Amino acid sequence: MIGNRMVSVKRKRDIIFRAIADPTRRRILALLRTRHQTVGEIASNFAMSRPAVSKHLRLLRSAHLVVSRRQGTTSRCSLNARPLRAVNDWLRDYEIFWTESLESLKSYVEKNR
Amino acid sequence: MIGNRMVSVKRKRDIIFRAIADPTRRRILALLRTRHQTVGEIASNFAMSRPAVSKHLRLLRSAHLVVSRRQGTTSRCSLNARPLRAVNDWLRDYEIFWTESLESLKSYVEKNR
DNA sequence: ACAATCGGAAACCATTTGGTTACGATGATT
DNA sequence: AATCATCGTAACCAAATGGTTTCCGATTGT
Repeated sequence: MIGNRMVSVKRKRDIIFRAIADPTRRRILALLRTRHQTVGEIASNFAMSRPAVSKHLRLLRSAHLVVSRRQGTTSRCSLNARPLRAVNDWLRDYEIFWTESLESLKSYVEKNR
Repeated sequence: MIGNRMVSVKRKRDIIFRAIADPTRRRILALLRTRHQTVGEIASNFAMSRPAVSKHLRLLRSAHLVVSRRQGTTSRCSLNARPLRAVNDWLRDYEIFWTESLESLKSYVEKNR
């Protein structure tokens, strides 16, 4: 039912927030912004071992932030940023709390110039 | 120097992303969006113990997402959403990846109607 | 002065996280 | 066919996380 869907949406959002919480995973996303890369290429950018990067990739894939297609022995990883819209939507509820301070500052400047 | 500042900015961002990663902490932020509340009031919304909520609040305070002023025996907690601008700024680098798909869909519709 | 309330800190515990090394499956190369 | 490269998974480990109960300090009210 709808209830189940709602829970699932919330769970998905939790997974996305967890996925982007780690700085290594955010670096991976940034890397894939320029071009798709294989797992080995991604791992070469980090001091940690390849399986460690592989684990991070698994988490990113579970959040659907990274999609990968096997191509021969390699695996082409590419960015899928659409799930980040959930984060964007979440932020919208808080945007007013920083824009309003800008607005009040602006009106202050307007009045006192 | 500038290098140190950069590191500190990155660390701050890490702390913010960690802070909002937990669903309980996001619920706390949502609660404080309506009005400032005491620690006890916040805790009453959760099934967990008050010290558990207190720990979450400590993390949120360390990210400067919650500020609290002691008032008598109680502690007034209020939302400070400004640090979330860092998340917003981070998202801007990915926005194109979901808007471009909307744009391409729009141009497709334009061409084929 | 004393009791009660509020909230933070400490000590403790189970689970999760983030890393390692070792191994195995699969596809390419020779 | 045999070997090599790539990548995922398993087993393991230390540290962090998220929760508990207990206790303590500060403030308020009687």
